[in-house]
Amino acid sequence: MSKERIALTKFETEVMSVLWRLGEASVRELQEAIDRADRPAYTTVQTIVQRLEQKGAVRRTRKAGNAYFFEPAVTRKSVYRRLVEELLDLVGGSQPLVAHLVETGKLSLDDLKAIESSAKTPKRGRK
Amino acid sequence: MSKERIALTKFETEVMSVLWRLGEASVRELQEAIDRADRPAYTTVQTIVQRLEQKGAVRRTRKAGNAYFFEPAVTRKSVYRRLVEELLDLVGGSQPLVAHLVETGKLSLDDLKAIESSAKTPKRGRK
DNA sequence: TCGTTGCTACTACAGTTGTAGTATGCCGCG
DNA sequence: CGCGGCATACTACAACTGTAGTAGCAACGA
Repeated sequence: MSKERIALTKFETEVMSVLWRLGEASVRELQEAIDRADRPAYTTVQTIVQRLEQKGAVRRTRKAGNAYFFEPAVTRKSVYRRLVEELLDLVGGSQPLVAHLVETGKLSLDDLKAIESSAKTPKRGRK
Repeated sequence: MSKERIALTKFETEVMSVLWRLGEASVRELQEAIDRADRPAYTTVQTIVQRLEQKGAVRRTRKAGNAYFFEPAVTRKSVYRRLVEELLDLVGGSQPLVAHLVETGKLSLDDLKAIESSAKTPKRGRK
C-alpha cells in the first residue's frame, strides 16, 4: 500500500526530496530548505504540499502552534522507480543509459566496479 | 550550433526517437511508426512535428508529392544529456541511479561488465 | 481538365504545472 | 482577554501539453 500509481511533477519531486531528507517538516521548513536561487514563495510551496497531500504522497502528522507538519507517504524508491522507468522508456533501456553515463564521463569505470561488488552481496538476485 | 537549450516534452521526445531511428520521415511515416496501443491521430503527430520545428529540433528536407520530409536537427545525445541531467538532479547523482537500476534488477552485473569492456576501447577517454 | 484525396496550416480546448495573491482564522503574548 | 502575526484554505491565472478538428490547397489519376 505504497505502490500507488502517483505521478509527481518535477517541482513536487523536488519538495519530496527535501521531505525525505527531513523526515517531517512544516511548509515553512520545506520552503526554507529549498536551496535555489529563485526560491519559490511560501504560498507556492504550500500549494505544492497541498497537491502532494491530495495525491497521497504526503500526510499530516501533527499540529504545532497553528501549523501542520507533514511526512512522506510514499517511499523515495517508488518514486525513483517511476522516474527511471519513464526515462528508460524514452532512451530505450538501461544499457544505453549507462553507456551514455560512462561516455559522457558522468560515471567512471571505478564507479561501476564499486557498484558491482556492493551488488554481489545483496538480498536478492535478478528479476 | 546544436547544443541549443531546447527542452522537449515527453511526447516530443518520443517522436524524436522515431525520427532518429528513421533518419528522415514524413509526418505520416512518423505517425505510423509510433508503436503504441493508443496511437495518436495523424494531426496530433503533425502538431508535435510543427512544435518540434519551431523549437528547432527538426528541419524540413524535401517535399515529395504534397508532403514534407523532416530530419532531426538536434542529436540524440544532446537530448539524452538533458534528460539524464534532469534525472540526476532529482535523484542525486549517477551512483544512486545505477545502484537503483541494479537493485531493481533493471541492469545485471553482466550488463555492467559489458559496458565496462566496451568503454575500455573507445575513441575517446574520459571527460 | 476535374474531381478526389491527402497534406498542410490554423484553430481549439481541457488538463496540468508553476507561481502566487487574498481572505480568514487560530495561537500565543502581553 | 484582545491583538498581531503567521498558517491555512481558497482562488487565480498564464504557459505548456496532449489531443484533435476544420478549411483549403495541391498533386495525381482518369
